[in-house]
Amino acid sequence: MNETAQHPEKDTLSKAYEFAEVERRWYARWLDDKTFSARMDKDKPAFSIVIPPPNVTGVLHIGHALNNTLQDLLVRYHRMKGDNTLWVPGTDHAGIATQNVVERQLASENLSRHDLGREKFIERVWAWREEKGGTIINQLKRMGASCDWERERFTMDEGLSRAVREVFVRLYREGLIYKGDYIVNWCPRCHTALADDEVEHEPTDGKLYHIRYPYADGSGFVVVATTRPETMLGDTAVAVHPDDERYQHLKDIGISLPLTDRTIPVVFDHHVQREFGTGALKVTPAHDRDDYEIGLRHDLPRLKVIDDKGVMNEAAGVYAGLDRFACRKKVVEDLQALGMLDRIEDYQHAVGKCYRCFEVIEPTTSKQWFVSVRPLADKAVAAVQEGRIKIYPNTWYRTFYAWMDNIRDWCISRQIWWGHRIPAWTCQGCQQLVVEVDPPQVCPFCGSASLHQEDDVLDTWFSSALWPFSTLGWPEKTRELATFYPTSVLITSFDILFFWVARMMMMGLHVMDEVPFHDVYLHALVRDKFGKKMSKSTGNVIDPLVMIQQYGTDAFRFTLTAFAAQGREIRMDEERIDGYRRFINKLWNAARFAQMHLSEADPGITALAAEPASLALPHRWILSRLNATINDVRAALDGYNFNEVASANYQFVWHEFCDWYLEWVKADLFSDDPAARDQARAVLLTVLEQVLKLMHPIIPFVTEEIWSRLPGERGSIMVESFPETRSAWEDPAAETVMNLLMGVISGLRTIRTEAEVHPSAKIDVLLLCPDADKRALLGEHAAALQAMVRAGSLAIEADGTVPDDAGHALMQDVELVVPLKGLIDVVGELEKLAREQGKLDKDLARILAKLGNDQFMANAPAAVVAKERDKEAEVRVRLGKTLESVERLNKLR
RNA sequence: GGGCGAAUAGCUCAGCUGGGAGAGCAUCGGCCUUACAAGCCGAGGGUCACAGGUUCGAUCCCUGUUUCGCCCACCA
Repeated sequence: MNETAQHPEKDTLSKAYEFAEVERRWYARWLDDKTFSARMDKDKPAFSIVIPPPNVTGVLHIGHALNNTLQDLLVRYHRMKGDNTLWVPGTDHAGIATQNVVERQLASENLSRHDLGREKFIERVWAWREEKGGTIINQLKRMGASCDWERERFTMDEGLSRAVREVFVRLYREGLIYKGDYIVNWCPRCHTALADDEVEHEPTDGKLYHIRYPYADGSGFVVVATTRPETMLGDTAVAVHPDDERYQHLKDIGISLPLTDRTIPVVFDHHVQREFGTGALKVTPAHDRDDYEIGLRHDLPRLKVIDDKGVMNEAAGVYAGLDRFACRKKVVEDLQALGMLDRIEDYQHAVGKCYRCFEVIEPTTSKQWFVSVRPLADKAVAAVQEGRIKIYPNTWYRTFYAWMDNIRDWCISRQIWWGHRIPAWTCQGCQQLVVEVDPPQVCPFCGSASLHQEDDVLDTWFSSALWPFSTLGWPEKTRELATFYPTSVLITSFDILFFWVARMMMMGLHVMDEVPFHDVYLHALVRDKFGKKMSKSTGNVIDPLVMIQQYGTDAFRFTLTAFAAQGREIRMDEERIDGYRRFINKLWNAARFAQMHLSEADPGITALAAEPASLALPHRWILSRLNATINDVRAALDGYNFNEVASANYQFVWHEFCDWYLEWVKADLFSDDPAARDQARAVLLTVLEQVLKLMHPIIPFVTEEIWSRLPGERGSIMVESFPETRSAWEDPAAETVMNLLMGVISGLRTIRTEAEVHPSAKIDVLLLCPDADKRALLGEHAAALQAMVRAGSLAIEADGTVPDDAGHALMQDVELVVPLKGLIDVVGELEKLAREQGKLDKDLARILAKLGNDQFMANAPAAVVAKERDKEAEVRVRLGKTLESVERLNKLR
């Protein structure tokens, strides 16, 4: 019976790694086996991450891909370490974005949300969510994300909605939420306030109108400039800079506002830029954000002259009823008629437009709900200052503090329908405001049953600010909360540090009285290889799903990991993905090679590697290098140096394990000596097992697939323990010896190549070395040396003469001599030697200058001085040998 | 205007507390050597943006300059 029949899964590995089938098969298996499910063992440390919830309308982009790869990397690492590991997935209801999607759908049916009414509309959004909301979740699965999917949450879930209401009511009762007038970005067409990031600023050609504002006493006038003359009807002051000498005389003078019968004051405010225009600024607190601030500082009245539809109201006097742009025209004409229009100039400026309908935004005051963030922000700042929350990379601390210092109250109300409706009711009887977690049946003040709930919903960020504890079941006192809160680390993109991260800190510290996470890792934005932002219009978008299809998920994940260096923007280059695909393939083939030499019969063979002292040199060497790699990888993971995780693995697997170790032990594997064979097989399997585990967090699929095909009874690699360093493996002596041998081999190969010796031709090698110990060592490994350089003969001597027509090189104190009758490129060699000599001369001069410098000798550490002395000796020897070679070659000319 | 970051091989990037710089890709040369041509072996290639300073010693620390990128504010 052949092995294939016995182990149907363990048939010979195909020559190239077929990722598509492997990925599909293993992900399904992981789900079936519930390997992603969190455990809550009492005696284990906890590691938890809550996913930055993507918008439910979202489609996986490369930022998500990076973000989730890094999270999965850490989650898989900690799971293998045996921690109670939880990664909570979920999506965000994304108020405006989602409402938009459904409104567009309605529009195609010639319906508006008003046609449906609030209740029906919301039903429709939920229906949309049921049907289409899972897109991004499925895409995350294709990335290999090992989230605990049974705990998937949605910010509009019943439980999370309750958390939102609880927090709202609590903050309201503490006086930290209030309702007040504020200036907002108002879209007169959509009839809602917009968040700042929902306003698109577009450079627009406009006019700058210079208007004369006469003094009330008739003694003169001041000229102010504006792009929106209609707003002058709502002016309640003129502002100048306090230090502006031109306007000191205006201190006690009133301004007679043209087109109205009002007299307004002049105020002095640092905000005014003296250089702009005339240095005098008209102040319209009800229709301009800055003016609003100035108004607050000087206690100015707010006179609203434009209504919610963009039409002038009765406060605009004779202009009432005019559309704001019609009014602008009329105001300009009237001013002109009065001789008050100084001049008009063309002016390009940024006009804020609604990102949905492109209507020009009208800043206006309206009743909105706010969070008083100062006391909350102070807690967050304190937590960061005290190191209870650490931020990686640390360059963000300054930015964080600066932003928190200047933080303004947070407007949390939105005039849309999709979201958490504000849990506040106005009693139609007594007009009192009732704020409750659950809808009140009657007014607690007057007993009236007629209560009207606020129409506004909460800013989406309000619910996401609660995400770290609302997803764990708060306000219930759950086991999850006790086990996993605070979460371990938050991994997110830096652009939502303030929108989201800071607010989670504030809410977590205030509501839970505990940080929401211990660490914050902020990764960069992924750009194209030229550093440009990826955008559909530029056409430089790299679609993760296409990359997965083309190169495989593992290669893509490895690339993202390799690019994730701290504190730098990421320039994604598709060629790199292809490079890492080759790496995956390399690993695959190394495993194939191993499999050829391993059998089902002896899975316990790896025990040999546990006692490395008795093993031959290459085995001790690779185990020592493995040990160093384990150490490096763990340190890099613990310090969030993801790129180093990737490079340490890459370097070890390809260049040490494959290039040197596998080549070196081929002789042993094919040897007749069973002891040599067993050693090689034991270490080969050991190292392979370790690197698979080491890399599983980055490249879960290929490692799992190879793992399953290795000999012995094997469960999922996901539940194997992550590699740990072992002092028995550490072997600096073996590394030193191997470094010498590898140097000798490389040197001999170079000689071969430069003399254009055909790779299959054998050479004769003479090694000259004065050191008897080294000669012994070289002799010990003569067979390997001969095999690695294809030498027909190998002689090792203490001293000897170098034939004139020999290739020659020096490795430490070993002279490499390869007689090559007539094959030496004399001229080329001489040129090379001349370059070499020049370099050595320079080096020697520099070293001698250093050693001759009293200051250096007095101040430099002894180790550095000793190193320079060693260098001097080495350079002198090499120089001597170089000159000998030149002499030799000159005879051949 | 304020802040942050970057500048290292042709390209994309490492280089973590100062002791004469590395990788991958690309280039050039040679190889189908019993895991892998998606591979192997070798080679070439850098005044570490510029100018000062600190230091025995600077890619690294400090100051300034230039170029590029980002963030915040503002553009009445």
